[in-house]
Amino acid sequence: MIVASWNINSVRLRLPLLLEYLKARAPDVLCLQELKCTDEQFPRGEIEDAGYNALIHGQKSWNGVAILSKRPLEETQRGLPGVEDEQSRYLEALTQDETGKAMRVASIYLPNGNPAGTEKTAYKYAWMDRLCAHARELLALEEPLVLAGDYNVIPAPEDVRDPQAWLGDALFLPETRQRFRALVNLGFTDALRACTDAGGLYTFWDYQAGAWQKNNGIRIDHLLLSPQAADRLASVAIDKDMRAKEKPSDHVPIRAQFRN
DNA sequence: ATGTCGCATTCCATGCGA
Repeated sequence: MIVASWNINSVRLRLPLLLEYLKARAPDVLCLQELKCTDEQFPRGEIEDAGYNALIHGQKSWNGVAILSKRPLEETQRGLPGVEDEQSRYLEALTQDETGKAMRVASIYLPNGNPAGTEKTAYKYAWMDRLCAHARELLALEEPLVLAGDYNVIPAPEDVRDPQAWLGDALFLPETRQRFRALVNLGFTDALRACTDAGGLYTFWDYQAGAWQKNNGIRIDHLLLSPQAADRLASVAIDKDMRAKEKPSDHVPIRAQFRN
């Protein structure tokens, strides 16, 4: 079974690329972030014609997350539990692998938090704390689970081409990284790091300043696995080729393969 | 080198968020 995650930066603008990706990689599940559209504006028909069910938590203009699956989706959570969040950043569902075994997936668009030291940073930290609390509950279920998404967190210096340049950024601040570690330390496995220690593996390159041409990237899109999912992990890939396409997203998909 | 996008609107120019 393949579970992938992609911050698509406008699903309407990126629809041709999305359909190309679904055909090329045929993920069983694809978690999307930054839809930048409402549920009504989501191109559901085209996605269904491509062979996918779609669960959508949209929002006008900004944010928005979705889960696509080849098999039925049963929504288990829309928005993190607790405080009502006007920003659409969390969606969770139960689906199945090709043999019918249950797999729980969440599509996460964690707040950016910049500029550092503002109320946006405070919102990011509070959101991470809420995610951590919910993730703890999910782990207690002891089932295969993938928390997939754009975490807006650079976990370590080897995950950024130029660490010095990001020292004061909300994606790389010690408080941000500490919270990410706290989440992982509940018992999750960072899927990519289970497969390699190599640095220079990035999922985002800014549109500005020729970042892609200079490979000035960061690793901020992550697949966190429960023990029951980690035990089945076979491989992880970053679909870097998607950044070289016409009209690319600034993020590329990350994709994990699981054994049955 | 803050050098780009995508969205929205008091709408074809500008502000916001990333």
